[in-house]
Amino acid sequence: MNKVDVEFRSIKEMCDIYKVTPRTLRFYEFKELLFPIREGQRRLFTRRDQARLKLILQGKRFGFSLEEIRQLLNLYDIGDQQKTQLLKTYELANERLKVMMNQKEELESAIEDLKKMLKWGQEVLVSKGIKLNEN
Amino acid sequence: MNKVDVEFRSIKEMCDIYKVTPRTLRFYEFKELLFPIREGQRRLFTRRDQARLKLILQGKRFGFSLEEIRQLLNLYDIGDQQKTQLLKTYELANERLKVMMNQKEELESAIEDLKKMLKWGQEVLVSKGIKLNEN
DNA sequence: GTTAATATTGACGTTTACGTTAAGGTAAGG
DNA sequence: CCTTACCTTAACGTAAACGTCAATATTAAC
Repeated sequence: MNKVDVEFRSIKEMCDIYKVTPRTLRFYEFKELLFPIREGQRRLFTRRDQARLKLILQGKRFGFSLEEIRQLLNLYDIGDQQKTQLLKTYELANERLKVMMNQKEELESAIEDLKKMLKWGQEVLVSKGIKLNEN
Repeated sequence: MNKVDVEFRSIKEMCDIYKVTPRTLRFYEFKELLFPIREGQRRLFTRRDQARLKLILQGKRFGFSLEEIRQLLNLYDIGDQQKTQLLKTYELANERLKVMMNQKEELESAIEDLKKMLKWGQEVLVSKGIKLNEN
């Protein structure tokens, strides 16, 4: 029972496929990240919207804010953009990478510190005759 | 011109030493993380407060919420606690470690993905005859 | 023809960790 | 006495990314 690859999708289908809530999709539309067309009142999400949504979710993994994502989306959208704009997009992503690598280092050192504390806490607990579960 | 190791510190000294704002210290007091005594109206932060503040800042590095930190602080504070409570503290920290390690993995994979995208974007830019700065 | 499912807009609520005035008290130096 | 520096409480403001109603409409199924 796989979802077929059709031109338009209802909000519900989108939610099922991409594991988001209706509110989220409406919010993204409001924020001009998505541009579903209308069939009467109802929203119909195009393939373009789906591609954009995928990129939005990826962007969130990278820790971009929605506003940053909105800027980045222009990269895939316009295709024939001013060089400056294109370049700025690239640089934005590049800076984000640096931030992420710093975060990674900080996280790693925090992990090490926490491990030490746990080791110490473990000894305290054992010295008090408390048994810990295996993890 | 080093700060000496005295019994009490004013809010300003605390701010200078630990690089926080007065608002932050008052907020922590309000949240019952710190318990400065009073000299008239003014706050005086004890050594105990300073020790606690250090742990708070460490805790933030680990990504604990202030509420979680408040719970953890009891570990160092009471010293002679019920075993269950002590154990729960340990387990809380242990779970946090797991979360952090997951975060690290997710972050690493996100970094790899972003690197790939950048590589691709770089080629696109080069193919359009755009020069990039060295990073 | 009525119920049930799904949709819509609108608008206020949530969370965390403080920031930011406002309005003034207190103490030291000159 | 006056300024300056530092302190206080009180209380509203902020950010992001939605959650959670309410009130209503459309559509499909029975």
